[in-house]
Amino acid sequence: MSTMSDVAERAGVSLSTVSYVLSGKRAISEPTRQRVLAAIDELDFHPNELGRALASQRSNTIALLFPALTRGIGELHLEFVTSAAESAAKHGYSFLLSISPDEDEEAVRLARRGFTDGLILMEIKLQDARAELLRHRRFPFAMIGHREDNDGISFVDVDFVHAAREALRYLASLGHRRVAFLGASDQLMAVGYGPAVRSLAGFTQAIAEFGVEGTWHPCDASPRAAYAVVEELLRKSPEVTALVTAHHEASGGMMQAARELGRRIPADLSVVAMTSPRQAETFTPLLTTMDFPAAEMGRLGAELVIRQLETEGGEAEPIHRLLRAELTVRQSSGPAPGRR
Amino acid sequence: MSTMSDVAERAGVSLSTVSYVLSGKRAISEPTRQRVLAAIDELDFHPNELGRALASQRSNTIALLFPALTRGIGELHLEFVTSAAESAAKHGYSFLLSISPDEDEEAVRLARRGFTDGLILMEIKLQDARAELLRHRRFPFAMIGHREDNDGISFVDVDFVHAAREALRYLASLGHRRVAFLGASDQLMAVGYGPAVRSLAGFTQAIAEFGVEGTWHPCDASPRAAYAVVEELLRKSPEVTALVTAHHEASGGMMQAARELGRRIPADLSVVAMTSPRQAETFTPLLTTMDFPAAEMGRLGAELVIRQLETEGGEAEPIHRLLRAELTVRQSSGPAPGRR
DNA sequence: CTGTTAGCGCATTCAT
DNA sequence: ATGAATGCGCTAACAG
Repeated sequence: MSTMSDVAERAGVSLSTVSYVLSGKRAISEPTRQRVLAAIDELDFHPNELGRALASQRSNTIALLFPALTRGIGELHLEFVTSAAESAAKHGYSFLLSISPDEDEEAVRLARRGFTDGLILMEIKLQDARAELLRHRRFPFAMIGHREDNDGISFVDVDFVHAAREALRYLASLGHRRVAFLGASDQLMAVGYGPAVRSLAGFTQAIAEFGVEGTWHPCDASPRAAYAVVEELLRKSPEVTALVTAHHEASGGMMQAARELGRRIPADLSVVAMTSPRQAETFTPLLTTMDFPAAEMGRLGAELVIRQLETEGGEAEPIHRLLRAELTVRQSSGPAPGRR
Repeated sequence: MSTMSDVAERAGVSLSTVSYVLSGKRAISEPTRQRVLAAIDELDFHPNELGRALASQRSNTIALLFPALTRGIGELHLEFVTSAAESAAKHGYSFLLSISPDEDEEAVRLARRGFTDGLILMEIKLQDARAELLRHRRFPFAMIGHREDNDGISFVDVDFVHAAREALRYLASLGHRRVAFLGASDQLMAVGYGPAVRSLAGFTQAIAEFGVEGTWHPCDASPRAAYAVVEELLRKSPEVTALVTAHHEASGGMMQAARELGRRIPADLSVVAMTSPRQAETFTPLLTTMDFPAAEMGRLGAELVIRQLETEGGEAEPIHRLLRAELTVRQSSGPAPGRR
């Protein structure tokens, strides 16, 4: 591995000249430039980024704190991660994926390590502690999700209140009067996980607004859990004609239960799932979904941090982006059974 | 951010003493030790890892080159990535996820950047060029997957020849005489993607060995593609009673096609999917699967690199691990329809 | 336009 | 058992 001194020596110039040729931060005469470039080429020199990072106090790396809360739960996570990583790469940043049981501590650790310029947080709670810690240290970060108080913080999120309402509006318009919602587990609700709390809020608003009778069913994001919940709810309340689920990962178990109870989808039971477009296509039967722009969220998450890093003074004004999930009818549910 | 000099000054010792207290690489008298530790505590000092990395020539970071070949295709990737990252963290390493359209170049770039101590490669081709490049530079790496020539390289992989054979053996034992295999796309086959080539080999061996008639159907790993392939194949060859698919991501489209042609699973059509246990549970109906130990592969991938990094001399003898996928019958397929 | 020099934060060798 | 000094590879201020 050759270093800048090697190049300097070979080109017969000083170390700093080589550095400036590389960075372009000061004018270099064309002949010198060429000699330096030739030397770089001959030695197959590539700058050591550790040295650069230490000297410039910038690592050109951003990190994503991967969720412990709902970890590994589904393909949505993959979409966030890869699109954030891709976006980072596109902007010339390396992408660190950080996994730790204790997220609060890990956030702080990353912030002071020196290896990371900025952070992306996901699985945000209403009173997320990590955000406080980082803000206090004035460490650049952005959130995929949002808190109750987002002063001075950039974020991108899906509007869950809206998504839940639109799902209910759609079902109400088909004539359904009795709807069940497979929502977040009690545990997620208890820690104030944003999507959990907000979809419940949207659901509550919606049943009043659209005059349907709706029940909320906490449920883990697993096929087994969904199977159990749906099985019990259809047995106890056979008058339910429509299901909304926040757990796309659970749709398998859901449909299994419905079928075993003799309900056909969509003939006897309408289902709306909240998920990403990619994931939606893998279901059988094709479901009506509220599609999350997962890839865009990952991309924006990265861009929001990078934007701060590249704003002089480090005080870019925060951007709040609340995206809307789009209702996609893949296979017509037809009117509610009771209305046929 | 306080530095080691700050600590040294505060404790009234030299810089190197602080360093040695931290590393434990030479004996320190208890009183001095305590003074240093106190100073560290009072200043809330945490070593800057960039400085450490530059001085010690070790970044304590490993990177995973995320596949461009079959990118983002499914949950299997998420399992590899998260379990590798988790394993890295457990061993005290940071985890860099690298995404680049040109993987060969990216591998080399990572190798010389100085930011990364070792690399995990996945989506390995029979003649994978990245492996050659890295081996040539004597840069530590391990593979999830394996090449034709694996001299001196550590890897973990699933035995795809075996998996394909076991799937066929199972179906043959149920009495199926006419089996179709949804295999890798022609493109993957053409580039010599390991799992593609090897599952075809296993399939070919198996039809001879078990005396069944089998047809191979190249197919993209998407629900749409699978739908089209299955639709055509069941139409043209209605005598097919069993399907094996290498594309768990495609099962939705597959089943949709089967149902539209009036085939019920498993009554009229047996299906065996090659996938991870986690993913297997999300299917409806529950399928018989060849389960990949996805999490273990990710974990081992990380451990194999780390093992090399932590072997003195850097020349750990290579480890080759060929894991077996396990047949899991989740819902009995019953005998072949023709035999009922 | 170019060279010299002083760090960045830490590890480590050489002294004592 | 401890301190002083050097260097990892590079950036950037300072000096001409």
